[in-house]
Amino acid sequence: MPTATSPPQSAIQNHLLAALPEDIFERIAPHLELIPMPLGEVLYESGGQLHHAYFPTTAIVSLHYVMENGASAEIAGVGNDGVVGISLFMGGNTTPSRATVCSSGHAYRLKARLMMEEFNRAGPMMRLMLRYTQALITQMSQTAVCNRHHSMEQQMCRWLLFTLDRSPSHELIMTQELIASMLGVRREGITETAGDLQRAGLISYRRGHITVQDRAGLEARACECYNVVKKEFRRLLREA
Amino acid sequence: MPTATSPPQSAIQNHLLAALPEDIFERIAPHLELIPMPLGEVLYESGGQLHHAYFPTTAIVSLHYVMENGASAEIAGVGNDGVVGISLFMGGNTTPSRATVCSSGHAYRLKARLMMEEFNRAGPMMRLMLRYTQALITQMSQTAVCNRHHSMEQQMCRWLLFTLDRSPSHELIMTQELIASMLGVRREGITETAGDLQRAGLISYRRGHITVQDRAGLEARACECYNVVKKEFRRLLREA
DNA sequence: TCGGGTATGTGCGATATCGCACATACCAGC
DNA sequence: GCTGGTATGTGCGATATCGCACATACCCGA
Repeated sequence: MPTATSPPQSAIQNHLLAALPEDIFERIAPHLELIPMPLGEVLYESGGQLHHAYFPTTAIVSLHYVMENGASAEIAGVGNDGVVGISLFMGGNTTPSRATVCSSGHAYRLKARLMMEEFNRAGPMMRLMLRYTQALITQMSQTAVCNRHHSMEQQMCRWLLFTLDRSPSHELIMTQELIASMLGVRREGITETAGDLQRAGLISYRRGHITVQDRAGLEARACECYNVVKKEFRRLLREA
Repeated sequence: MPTATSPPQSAIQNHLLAALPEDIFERIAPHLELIPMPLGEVLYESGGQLHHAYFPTTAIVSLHYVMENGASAEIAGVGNDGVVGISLFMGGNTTPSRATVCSSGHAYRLKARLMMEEFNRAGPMMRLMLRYTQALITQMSQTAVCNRHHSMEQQMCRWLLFTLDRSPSHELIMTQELIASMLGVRREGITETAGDLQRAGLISYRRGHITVQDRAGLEARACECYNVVKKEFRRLLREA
């Protein structure tokens, strides 16, 4: 732990850090910095240099692509089940996507050099990061398929469920505008869909807050993508 | 080279094999089998075991996902610039997607065990495979964004260009039905779009054959996704 | 408590794609 | 040269989402 005063999160709250063998965790622990991740912060820009790897505890980060005309779409989300900055060890050092904080919270960060050093030992850290990358690939693939074939309501339910899984509470702090930009759809469409879900008793919301009332109901309205990705994460990372 | 009689392709036709340092290439070369890849062959099924890694020379392989209701969509394509079977070394051994041959030709294949052995040396083969995986991730991400925001015509042009880049000639052997299933759209939509492109003089076609007449014209009608992915492949794999 | 900025609600025509039905045309193989 | 199976062409109503315009309502902070 980097600080003497106990932080509001422990590194164990990030599943990847928790899954590391003790000796490796103790080697990197002194270098883990717990930092606040305010809503909207840009962790890296398309093509930009990465200086740290981020292991979210309570924050949620969105990897998305912004097109020439300004429209954008989320490619994948990263919460306490993952790490931001895989291109550090995959070799390219940058990616054409952007990473921003879409739900504020905290994360542990690790300097790029240290991350790469540990990865290059070609031991458990490397194997864990590669398995996680494989899970992330599944998430991205499923996003592609989902964007092609599933309705806005299905996609919104899927997105809420993923976000819920990575959140400490049942209340999500986010505007409909934010959700729309994540899914790459119109804000008005989200307003309508959210209204439907609220009338059905699945969620309730007020200005910038969404509370999930009926998780099973959301799962029933979500597309298969939610479960495919969730199962694959469990399969690949159950080593923990 | 595995055979004494010179095969129609040389391993050098696969860019990844060509990019390997000589000593490593010579170590695996005796184990590379040149095999024919007939149209429609399934290299692996969702969740199925992988017995080989495939390095296409003239064949093109499509990674796609088939949904519960039977609809499907391509996630990424692999040609002589890549390898099929990254989950072998990423750790999961399987993926929820399917790989099928969408343009017949040949590929070199390498037994899973040998692939993993070489990867686990944590040397140039590992670094090359990881860089390729990073490029593949870009392709998948861009597919997700493209599915969300770009028109069928833009997507068809993008797809034709990628296929052309991986083909030995300007004539592609494929039906409109096939293209439709790759893009996850209706066959009739492809018929209409193909008609437009032919009237514009960009392509010409007949029953199962498409010939590209004006590559620059296709590029002009394709979305930015084509160039983003192409540049990223070049950046990551220019080491060759 | 009161305002102002922002989040949400609603309506409506435009558009792209879908789903289905069926017509036509090609060409491989007899 | 036929012919059957398959690939391609075409039409049309249904649907989902978009793009825009504007109304309303919330809640934060002065």
